Amino acid sequence: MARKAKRFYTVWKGWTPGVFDSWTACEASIHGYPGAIYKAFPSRAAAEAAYQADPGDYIRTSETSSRRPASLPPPQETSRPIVNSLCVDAACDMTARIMEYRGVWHHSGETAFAKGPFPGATNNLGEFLAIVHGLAMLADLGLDWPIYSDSTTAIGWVEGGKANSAAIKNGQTNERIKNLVARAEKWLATHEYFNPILKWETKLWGENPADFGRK
RNA sequence: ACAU
DNA sequence: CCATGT
Ligand SMILES: [Mn+2]
Ligand SMILES: [Mn+2]
Repeated sequence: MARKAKRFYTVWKGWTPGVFDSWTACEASIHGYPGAIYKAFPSRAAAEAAYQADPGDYIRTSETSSRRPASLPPPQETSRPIVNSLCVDAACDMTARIMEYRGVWHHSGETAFAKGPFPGATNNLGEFLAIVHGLAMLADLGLDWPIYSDSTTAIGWVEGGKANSAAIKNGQTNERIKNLVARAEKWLATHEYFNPILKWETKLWGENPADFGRK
């Protein structure tokens, strides 16, 4: 059998646009990016030439395929999680308001960090602190790997640089938690990061490796 | 409704 | 069933 031909990948729109020499590298560049535009080519030269040109010259259009309204994002490639990633999760007993959080390396299953228990917190504050802790750890290690969280709330808070917690507004927390959240927000305000923050697709993949298994 |  | 959030 002829070995599978090597292909090169042009990413016009993604986390890190450019030409990649493997599907693994291409996937890391576009996985989870809304509206990513990319295509495979049989040679590096063809891929480089395409990168300099208009993706519209290469991507299928209504002439060759059915047309989806441009207002709708295309379906995301979420068939499986990226292996080189850091998964984070939090657990919170919302009757006692005791929270903890941790990070687990998806490639090895090893614990990257584990913090808590912290009284006076919420699930969402834990999910938020977990992501920011993970970003800081990846920055420290010089890794641009993606972070997975199952919390759309916390992902939104991190992307906005602020934990919009009702519990904090209503004074249902304590100084330690407020300090941790303030420190996390300050880290976000003072650091640039390139790690994609991706949704762990629990419905498709099962529980996040960092999950506490208490539900 | 969706995600925890 | 309870709670945290968009
Ligand atoms: Mn979670
Ligand atoms: Mn969990």
